Amino acid sequence: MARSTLYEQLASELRQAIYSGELGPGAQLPTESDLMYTHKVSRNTVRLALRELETEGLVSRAPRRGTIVRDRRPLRMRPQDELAGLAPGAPRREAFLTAVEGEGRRLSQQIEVHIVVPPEEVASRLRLNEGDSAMVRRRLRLVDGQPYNTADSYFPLDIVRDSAIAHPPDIMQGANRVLEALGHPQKRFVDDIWARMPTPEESQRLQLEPGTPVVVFVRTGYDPHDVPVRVAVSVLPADKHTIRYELER
Amino acid sequence: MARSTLYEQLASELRQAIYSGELGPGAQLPTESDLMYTHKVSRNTVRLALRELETEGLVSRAPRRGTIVRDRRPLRMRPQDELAGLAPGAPRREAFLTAVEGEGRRLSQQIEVHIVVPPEEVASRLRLNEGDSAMVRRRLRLVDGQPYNTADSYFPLDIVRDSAIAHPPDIMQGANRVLEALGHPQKRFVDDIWARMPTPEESQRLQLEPGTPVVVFVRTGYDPHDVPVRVAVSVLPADKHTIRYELER
DNA sequence: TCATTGGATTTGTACCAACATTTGGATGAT
DNA sequence: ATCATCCAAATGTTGGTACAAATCCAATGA
Repeated sequence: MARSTLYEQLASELRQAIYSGELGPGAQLPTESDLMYTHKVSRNTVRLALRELETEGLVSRAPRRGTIVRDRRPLRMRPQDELAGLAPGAPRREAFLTAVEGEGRRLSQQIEVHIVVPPEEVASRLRLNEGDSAMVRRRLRLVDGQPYNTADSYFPLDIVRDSAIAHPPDIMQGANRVLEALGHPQKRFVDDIWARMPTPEESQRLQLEPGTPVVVFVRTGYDPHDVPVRVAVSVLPADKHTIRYELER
Repeated sequence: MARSTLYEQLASELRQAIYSGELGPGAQLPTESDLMYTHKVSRNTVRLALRELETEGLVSRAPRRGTIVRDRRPLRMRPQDELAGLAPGAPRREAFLTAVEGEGRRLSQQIEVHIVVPPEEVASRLRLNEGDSAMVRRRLRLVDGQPYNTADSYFPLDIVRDSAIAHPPDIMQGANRVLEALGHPQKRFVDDIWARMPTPEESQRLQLEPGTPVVVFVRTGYDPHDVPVRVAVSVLPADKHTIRYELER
């Protein structure tokens, strides 16, 4: 158990207690003062150890409340469900909605529509030239009033300009339908998935605790002529999401 | 720009310089002493700021070398390629290998085969009872001698016992072929993907820098009777990997 | 020429002290 | 009973000091 430095030893000890289940989700860790006393180290050393656990996402700290073991029950996302939803006449139900409501939790969305110069990541996927604008539908999804994830869909201006701008509500409900009506049904998806630590803006918007990475999910939709017509960028707090794909041969 | 605390202000300022490209990958940040002097703050405050950037994965620190902006060029993983490889007569090339070698990088693997009681996560996917053992093939993959990711495949003992244990080399090369030969070809895959911060063991094994999350990729393979015959758990350092799926309707 | 040594620089660890901020819970008034 | 107020407890921030550890680089010596 003994590691090199004092604070690593202390962190290791506490971590063990958490992984072993001795300290379950929600359990209180000793206060900083207690740990100073019981381990005969300075407060700085205690805080170094606790910070390590915090950045690992194991514990959460707050004044007066103390340090507690974090809990996490992730929600499962099924990116393939959207494909089924594209079939003509399929229910318009969104995958995210059904997944959440099954657990009897209350959900809501905040939607904004803007015209912006998209980040390079998106621009290249939409095959836009440097500096070209696109329409973006920004969504912040909330579960029980708490921010859950974000989903920003970008559309090339020359495709959606006339219709959707004139009728924002159209694009706000069922972007896929609108694309279809415009003669650009999505026939193919390319999904890219990676993870990173959140930017401070994301931390703030999604109310992330320290030590929570985000999974970035980028879906590019192509029409029958293989022209990219939509890029959806979702930022998913890693402690609340898993993604599932099913493959058959 | 001004945020609440001193160290956040400093972190924010440096972060800005990085995101704006003013400090590109590999660029040196000022030393702690310089920052103390130029910003008129204590070393503690400087270190808090730098640590924040480090846990965000933006910079890397080392004695004497100083603090430098990190670079990352992720490799793309294509989980669907394994499906194609399962077709009879398909090339035995592993997706990971082709992806890496295309860039002229040298790669190697370290493989061990053990019989263990798998973690609950794996056990439930293999429908094992509490405490049941399984065979595991542990792989650590290296690129240019540097650890790149891990891939541990678990197999139910009652399926692989007789063959593979007697002939470890079999299972070490082309586990899929062996399963097929045993009458358990994989007909269906279920892939689960999530992310989290690494455990200290993983940090050590994969030589991760602070602020690097890992993506966990779990593939469960089912035979024609829908019996799970293999669970592959990959741990992918997030700064080095992206995952791509392609869907067609 | 080449290996070794040693100093200087830079980050890492550990300690102490003081005050700020947040908030759970008790207390008291309505 | 309910609500507002206040106190105390806990973490958060910032200042300081001292020494350790790593490592680049130049000086030294075989």
